[in-house]
Amino acid sequence: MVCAEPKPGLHHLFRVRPYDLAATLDSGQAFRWTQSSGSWTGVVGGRWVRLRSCAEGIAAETAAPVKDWGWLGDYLQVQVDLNRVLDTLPPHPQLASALTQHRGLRLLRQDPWECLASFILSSTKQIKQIKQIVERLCREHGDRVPTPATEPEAWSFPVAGRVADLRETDLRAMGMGFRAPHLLRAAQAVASGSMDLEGLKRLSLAEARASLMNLPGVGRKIADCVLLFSLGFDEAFPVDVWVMRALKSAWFPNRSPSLKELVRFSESHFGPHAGYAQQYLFHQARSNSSFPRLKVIT
DNA sequence: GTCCAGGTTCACG
DNA sequence: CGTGAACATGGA
Repeated sequence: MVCAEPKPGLHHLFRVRPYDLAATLDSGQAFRWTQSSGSWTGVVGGRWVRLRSCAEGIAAETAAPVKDWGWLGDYLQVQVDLNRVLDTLPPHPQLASALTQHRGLRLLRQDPWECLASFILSSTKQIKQIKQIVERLCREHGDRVPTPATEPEAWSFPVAGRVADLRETDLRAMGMGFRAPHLLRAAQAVASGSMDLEGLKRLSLAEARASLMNLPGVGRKIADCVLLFSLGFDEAFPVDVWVMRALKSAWFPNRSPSLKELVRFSESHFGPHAGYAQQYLFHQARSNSSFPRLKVIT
């Protein structure tokens, strides 16, 4: 695939491998990427971005000139030596199969507020619905961001202060249901500074997790998503229904451990980059069974 | 119409 | 400490 770079400042090539862009952007960690004719469009750091994977790595395109592409490289985690990270995971047939099948799937480094808000909205919702509700929140309360003339409009994710100024009824009107008060409280906490998301990076995993779990509507699973997908805690290991099934079938085929036991198991079994194992297991579980897009017609 | 979705919380035994 | 139900909404 060719990665031509006609307009200086609007294009950049990240030389990185392996990188499975589709798996990474569509594996349920971020909710704002859409695929169209082989490329992916989204909004990162208030900028419209289009990404395409090519032989050398990832070709990026923006709508406005960019001098320093660090913000995007950081988001995409292109500096991570993925093979070395994956080498630290314990050997196990099912996990090895996931690593082989989807090698190149990476963890992103998202904006903590966007990540927290998105996962507060995620509870007992299908990924498709999460994408819809997040997009609606952006469209109604985010800011327009510049896009190429031929592209559809795009909006930034609304800052916490913007959401904090809304009322619960406004949020419920967007279809958030019982999650509405949770999102509002989180927005107020972040906007007021009583919840310092960036500051959590300086705490231990347990301390940062406990802090997040003080927010209403944020339990262990959502806290771990935020820790793993936005704050750089590679050891965080969110256990949702999919990961629970994967753990049971691969490590406990003859009985049905409780969620608590599985969480305890995950804490001691996968090592310092446990979150990568989690993401591969999650993605494989969804791809193999009922990933709607990939459902095989037999 | 029924079941379930990248959960959390609270009441009850 | 473990289990079960409520919580809103919409896709499959």
